[in-house]
Amino acid sequence: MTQRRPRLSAEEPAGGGPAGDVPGDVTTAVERVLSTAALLWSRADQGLEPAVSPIQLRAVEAISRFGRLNLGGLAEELGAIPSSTSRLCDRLEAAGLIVRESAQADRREIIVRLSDQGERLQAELTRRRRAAVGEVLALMSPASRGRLIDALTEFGMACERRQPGPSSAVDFRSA
Amino acid sequence: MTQRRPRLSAEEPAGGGPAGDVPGDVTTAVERVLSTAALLWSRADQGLEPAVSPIQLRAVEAISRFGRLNLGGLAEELGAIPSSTSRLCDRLEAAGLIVRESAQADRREIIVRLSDQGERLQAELTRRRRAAVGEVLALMSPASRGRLIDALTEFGMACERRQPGPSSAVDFRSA
DNA sequence: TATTGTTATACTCTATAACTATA
DNA sequence: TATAGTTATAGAGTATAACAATA
Repeated sequence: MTQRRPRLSAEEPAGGGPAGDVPGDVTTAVERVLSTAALLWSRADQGLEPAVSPIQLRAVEAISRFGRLNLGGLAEELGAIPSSTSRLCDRLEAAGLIVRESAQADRREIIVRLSDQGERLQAELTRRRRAAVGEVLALMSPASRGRLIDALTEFGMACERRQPGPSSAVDFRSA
Repeated sequence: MTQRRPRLSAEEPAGGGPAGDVPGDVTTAVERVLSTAALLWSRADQGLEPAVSPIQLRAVEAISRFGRLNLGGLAEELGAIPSSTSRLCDRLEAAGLIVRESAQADRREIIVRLSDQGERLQAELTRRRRAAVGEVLALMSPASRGRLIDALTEFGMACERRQPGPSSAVDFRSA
């Protein structure tokens, strides 16, 4: 029922112990900010032209990160299986967002890349997200921004120390 | 094609101007941390028992936030229309996660609430998310945590100053 | 008549299984 | 035989439109 997702480690640590000696207030505050930030991030695709479903947008972003990749690679990146991905590519191709071409080296492989229209869509999405984040940052004083960047850097390093992600470029899917 | 979502303001500001005078590095760094944090958050539903699709999980969370609400309210909360939500509730009810009962005050309304099993699922999800955030925080020194909490509080306030969300309890949908 | 929710229909998205083409 | 991708089929999730029940 649930969608497949890339496994990182052999066993899930999620069911593990409590938060150790970290005060609950801190955890709650971090959770709240994560939610707010996700809201901010996810709304950047509102009103994109042409309107693209969240799933298709995710595929466009994945392809954009790699430039060119084969269908199996895209499937893995999306946490889906090849057959689903093939169908998704059917729709993306019909929408004019991607191009499929067979590889010269191994003619079994299908190389997927963004069309010009796909590139424009991706650029616009990136632009909007940066603008949204920038708007919030602009409301903070330079000193606050400095503290934020330091704190977030530490937090990010701790995240990656705990769990080195496959491709960290996750998109906050739409709320 | 895209899913409907609650509109916050009459006009989208996303297409607006650049990030003002905020250095691009800061914006990029914030983006990167947001992505990492989203990954962390979204993986908390891995291996939940029973396995529930991201969509259904989102509905469970929404219902949990309100305790009881009518179908239209749930639809609005999910950014969907009543007909889709009605179908979703069919599946949630079949899965034993929710209960539908007609309201006494107005017999047109259908009140939706979590079943005991739904409550347990929601509690487990919350527990896992807190554990995941807590694990990362535990890797930071108390001083770092203090700086983080201050910085995130400022950032969160700036977010809400820019755009007061409807229900800020957004879930980072699965990566 | 207006509101609340459901049903009918059609499309996207996904998975499992069977298939084709290439290596 | 093994690998890369597609097609067949089925179910979840969604929207538009038509409908029933209640106010």
